[in-house]
Amino acid sequence: MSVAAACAPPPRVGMFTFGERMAPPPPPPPDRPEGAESCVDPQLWLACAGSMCTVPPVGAAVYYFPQGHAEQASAAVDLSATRVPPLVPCRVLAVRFMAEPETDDVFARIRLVPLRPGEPVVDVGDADALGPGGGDDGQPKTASFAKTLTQSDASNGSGFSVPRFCAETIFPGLDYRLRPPVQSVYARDVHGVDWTFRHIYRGTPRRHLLTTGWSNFVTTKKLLPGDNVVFLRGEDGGIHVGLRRTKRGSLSRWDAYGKVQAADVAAAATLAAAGEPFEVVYYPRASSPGFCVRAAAVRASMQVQWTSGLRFKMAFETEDASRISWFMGAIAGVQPADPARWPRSPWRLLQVTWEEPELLRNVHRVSPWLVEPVSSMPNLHMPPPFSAPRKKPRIPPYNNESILLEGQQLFDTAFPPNHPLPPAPSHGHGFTVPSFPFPEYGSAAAGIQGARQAQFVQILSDPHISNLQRSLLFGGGGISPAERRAPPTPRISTDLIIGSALPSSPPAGAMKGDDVKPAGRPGVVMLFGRAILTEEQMKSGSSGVPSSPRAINRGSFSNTSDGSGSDVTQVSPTKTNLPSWMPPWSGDSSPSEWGLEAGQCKVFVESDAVGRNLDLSALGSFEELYARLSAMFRIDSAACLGSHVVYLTAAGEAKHVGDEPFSAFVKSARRITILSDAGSDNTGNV
Amino acid sequence: MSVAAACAPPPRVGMFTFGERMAPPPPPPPDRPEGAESCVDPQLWLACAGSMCTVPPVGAAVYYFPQGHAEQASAAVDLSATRVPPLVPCRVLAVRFMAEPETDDVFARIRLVPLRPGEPVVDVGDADALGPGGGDDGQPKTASFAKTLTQSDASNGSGFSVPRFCAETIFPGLDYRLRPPVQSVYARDVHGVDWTFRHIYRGTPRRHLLTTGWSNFVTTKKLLPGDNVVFLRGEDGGIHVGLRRTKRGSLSRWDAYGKVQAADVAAAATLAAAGEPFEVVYYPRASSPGFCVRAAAVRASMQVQWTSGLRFKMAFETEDASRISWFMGAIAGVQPADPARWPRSPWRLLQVTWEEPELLRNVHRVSPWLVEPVSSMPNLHMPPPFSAPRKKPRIPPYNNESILLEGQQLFDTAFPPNHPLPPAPSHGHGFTVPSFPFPEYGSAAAGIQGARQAQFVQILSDPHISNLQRSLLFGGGGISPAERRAPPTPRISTDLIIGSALPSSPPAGAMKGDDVKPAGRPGVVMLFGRAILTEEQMKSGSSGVPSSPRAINRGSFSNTSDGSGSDVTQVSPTKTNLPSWMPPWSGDSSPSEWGLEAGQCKVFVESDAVGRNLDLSALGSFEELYARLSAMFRIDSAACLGSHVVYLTAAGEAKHVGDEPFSAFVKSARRITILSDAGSDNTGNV
DNA sequence: ATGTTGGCTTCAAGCCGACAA
DNA sequence: TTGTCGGCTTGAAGCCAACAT
Repeated sequence: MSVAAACAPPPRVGMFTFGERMAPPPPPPPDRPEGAESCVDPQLWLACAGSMCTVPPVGAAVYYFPQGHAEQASAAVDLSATRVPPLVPCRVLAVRFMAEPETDDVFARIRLVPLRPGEPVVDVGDADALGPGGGDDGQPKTASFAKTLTQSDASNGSGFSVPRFCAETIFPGLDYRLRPPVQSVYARDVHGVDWTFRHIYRGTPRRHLLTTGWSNFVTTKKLLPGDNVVFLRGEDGGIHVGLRRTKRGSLSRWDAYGKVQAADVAAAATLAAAGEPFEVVYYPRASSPGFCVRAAAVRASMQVQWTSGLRFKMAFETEDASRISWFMGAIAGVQPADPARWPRSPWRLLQVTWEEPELLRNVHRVSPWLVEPVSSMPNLHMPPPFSAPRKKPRIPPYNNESILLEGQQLFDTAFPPNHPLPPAPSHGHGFTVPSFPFPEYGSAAAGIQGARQAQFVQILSDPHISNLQRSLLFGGGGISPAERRAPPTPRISTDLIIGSALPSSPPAGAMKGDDVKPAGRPGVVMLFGRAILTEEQMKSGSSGVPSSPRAINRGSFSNTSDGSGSDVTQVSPTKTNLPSWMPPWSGDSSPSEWGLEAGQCKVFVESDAVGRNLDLSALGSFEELYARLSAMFRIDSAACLGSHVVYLTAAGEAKHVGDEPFSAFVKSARRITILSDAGSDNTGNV
Repeated sequence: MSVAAACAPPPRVGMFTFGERMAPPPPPPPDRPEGAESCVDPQLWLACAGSMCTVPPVGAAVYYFPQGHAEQASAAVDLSATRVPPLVPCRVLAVRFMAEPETDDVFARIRLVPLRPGEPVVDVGDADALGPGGGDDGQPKTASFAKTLTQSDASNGSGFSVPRFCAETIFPGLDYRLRPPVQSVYARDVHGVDWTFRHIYRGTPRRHLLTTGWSNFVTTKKLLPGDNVVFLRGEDGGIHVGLRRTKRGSLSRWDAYGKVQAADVAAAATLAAAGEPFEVVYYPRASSPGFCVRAAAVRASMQVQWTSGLRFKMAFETEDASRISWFMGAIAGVQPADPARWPRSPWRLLQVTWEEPELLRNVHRVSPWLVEPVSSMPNLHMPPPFSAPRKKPRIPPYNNESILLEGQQLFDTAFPPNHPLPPAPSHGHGFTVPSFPFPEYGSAAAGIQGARQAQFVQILSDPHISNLQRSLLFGGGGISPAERRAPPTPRISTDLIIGSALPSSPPAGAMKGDDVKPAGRPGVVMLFGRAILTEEQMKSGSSGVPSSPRAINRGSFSNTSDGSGSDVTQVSPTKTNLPSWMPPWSGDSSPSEWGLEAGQCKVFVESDAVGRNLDLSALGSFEELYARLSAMFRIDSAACLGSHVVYLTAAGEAKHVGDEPFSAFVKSARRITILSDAGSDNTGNV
């Protein structure tokens, strides 16, 4: 974590709190009144499925793609006998969240019924509540944290090094008056089995550790370095623990276990073709994208005039499955993937070339709803030098977003009924988009909106990003336009939902930057920089997209976070929120209690525990502030500093420099934190 | 093990050798050229199945009893729809010896084809070679030993106390010159997995132990006290290890795992009725008798005029499955077990009452081929006092045996063809034997011979003998008459076969008395006392059946061995044999190398490592010898000594005192060993 | 002859601060 | 802040002779 990275796009932090801080030691069995039958806690399931995964909710209208279903099967599937169309409009009847008994791998059983001819392909019921957890109140009091196990974590006889953020936001509050501070943490796995860990805060410097009980967990779950462990605080305050294993190279036993069988695919396709209800098993972490795609997303994506040469971006999961990388590419052709069998299928319709072909060597064809057209824009500056293979993306222009809003309106309110299944008359196909049986609604950009139906993909490509996960975010971009339209209430606009299937729930996750800080490795970028913009901040014109030109990324366009711990949280904003980079005890004391008066301010560098005092009243402008800070901490690029400075006001509000005039800033600022890393979007706690 | 037991029936020892004494440390994978496809080593399979189990060989004619098959199913089976006859004559097409992966429980897959109407129900091919191991030469070079695990054996952190006999006859020869004597023993389980044990000879008094590796074996196999471990020396000299678990009271998971399903029974019965080939799974240790019974046995047993009041005996397995108990009973009725469904089925045709009803409370009906009529005879004397609930049986009169011989001839050579399947016309049933579709060949006693088709049964009855195994021995008695007819070659007549399905193989096993000695608990009885009689000895008139009247058994009629270790071996005699009680290195040096001349002799007491010299030429008779030895070693019961003195001649032969005249004895004897324990027949290593 | 006990040895699991990145 | 290392503690596994049966 070089300080040179300080010029990364300055992520801004919203406010939020967590549920009850103290959970009862042995969490009661969670009985959720969810509509969907669920064997695994839905929140935990989602956390394990990965940051991008969503599952269509009950009542949703989706298109079922037998082609995609077949891709999940272990063996080749011949569906020619089923006479199933390339896509079947269906209604989601039920979703069950399951987990493999042996590996804890999550999967879903999705029960579908083909829509009758003439039946409108639109969602019914509370389809916005994306399956699990997304309550009506949009206040899922859950927060989760994923960590990739280090060698130390996974080695025998050792403990688990708990990232501070995880300890402070996920685990029950620890009584630091104890010497040493220690408690038992009870975590329930996907099978409902409770595990007990000794959580202790010790060492020099102090750190959180899981000791007793951890080794047993590691051996029982057969965890290896590189596997991910997900800790989640449920709505009830109970701790849940899930796993995301890395692909075992040769251990086919793990891969093949319980996987989808070719016969299952054929049976599903046959039933689908016959209009009968059927059930599919969906492994969200398989190396193929989802094959039950929300109808709106598909339809919208097909409105785009996909043409050769069109540039686009596509979201992928980072190696630890908790963040997102955007990769840029261009359409190389528009041609059905299997012209002989399904000449009119949109599945993997697009042939693509990547700007980073080496990392996506195996990805030649993608489905339209997974990508988002972009217009060429000047690259955004990514101040920190990225370590070797890490790249960062271009960002779509803002005007795209307004288009998205339109699309949203179109689909949400004005989408007209239906279109029967039977495909349109055959026609030639080539680099022009075949006329699929979708009405011509919405604009081209509507495809992006439609892509809110996140579909998750995993790719094995370059070993450097061997476990890169690709998937699609809600709005197709880091910021959901729909969310941006959120009512202008005091509620902080938390536009981005990462790892949540709950569009109505204002997430935070990535922006809880406290934990997202890059520990040594550079990484987090635009996505997060933009994610933490508040409406207020946007209105104030403060540069959510920093313009300081630097580090053009050597022509690369993807970004990935560092592989270390990261949070994937959903936290409901409230008026009393504190940013995550506040010290843990700050929730109990207001900035005024720090004993600092107006004009007096304490300055911290994110990576340093020691603060220094600064008299703001001696300064006359933000430029002077930057110069002063630059001198205080020997930061050479003062120009980049602005976007890295966040502060707490006396009222407890978290703000970015530039959110208010300098005069107001001087009066209100009590605590300044200089974010030390570019990838880091927020961080800056003591 | 009181010395008082020293007057137990003095078993005499024949000569025999073992295969190679030293097996190559890592035994090569045993590839047997057996006819039957076998997944588990057939010898090991039989050893695990229990001392009484046999499986019909390929080519054998058997009767398949759907009723009995249904008894093996976990759930009730309704076969009324199959219209299968009560018994179906079949030919054995194939036998596969299998083992449950999880529990090592053995079972067999027996493939059968119903005989065509008119086809003679007789064995074809080498049906005498009872399935596995029984080679044409009748020389299975295998020996096995079963031990019931003690608490110490099964407790964690402890080792396995190896009975001396097992160590000396099964395990590779141990070099006692090492200090301490120690070696690695490699044993292959039913799945072909090799296990390594440290075999050490230490402690005071010295004893054989398995230490390192044993604990791992116990935990991996989930062994509990009471379970049986079977060690077997294969023909190739490799050591094999198998398990016989005791019934787990409530652990249904073990019982139900992989058991026969009702549907399987129905399917088999349907195919059988249709005359199609079918396969059955047979669990030899299930609580029901075999349902594929050799045709000759069934036919013969039906020649008996079963009438109410007829007294009979029936063989059961002892608790450790290695020995046999005979229980006496009387026919209470002759009536089909299920008159409604199978009015003419001989399955469990006999209603019986037992002379020890408390021990066989659950056994009310038996099939005719499992029992053997007896006439009342005076009890034979069982010298050692039996511990509380143990009983001993009456022994059938000898004249029975000659009858058996006749039966043997009848069935082996003169049995005429066939009788079609369709049952005879219906008729009343009651206490008279229904006329089953069997020709009237052979005498009444032929039923006993037919019972050479051992069928194994396990009964849960009184907790005191909760795991009592019932089954039937070859000749229906402790001594197989067929064996007694063995050619009067130098080959020692080893009449009894225990735990062997190989009638043509000259066994030894039980008579290796070395191990069979009652360790603290009294036990070994007539069965063994008689078993070790050689033809020669019988002719010489030495008391194979001791007549000292003692302990009349309190009016009971069953005998059981003590529950401790026991052997179930088959050892091929050769002219160069050494008795098992020879010191392990004695095979490498001839008695002449001991440097002793005629008349000079070294005397050992079995339990003592130090020998003393004795000048035999100073003695004039065996009586004097006994007196002298009695004085030398302070043995008070000189009268009993004779049967405890064995010796090695200068030619390397092992003999019992009395085998040759005293004058010859004086000249040839070079090394005398006094067996120190009553039950102990040989032993006497340094 | 061998089952059982308790002592002792040995070894690894696992807890810890130090240190470094 | 947290990954890794080596030292130390602790407890269990397991080896053993003594003793009992």
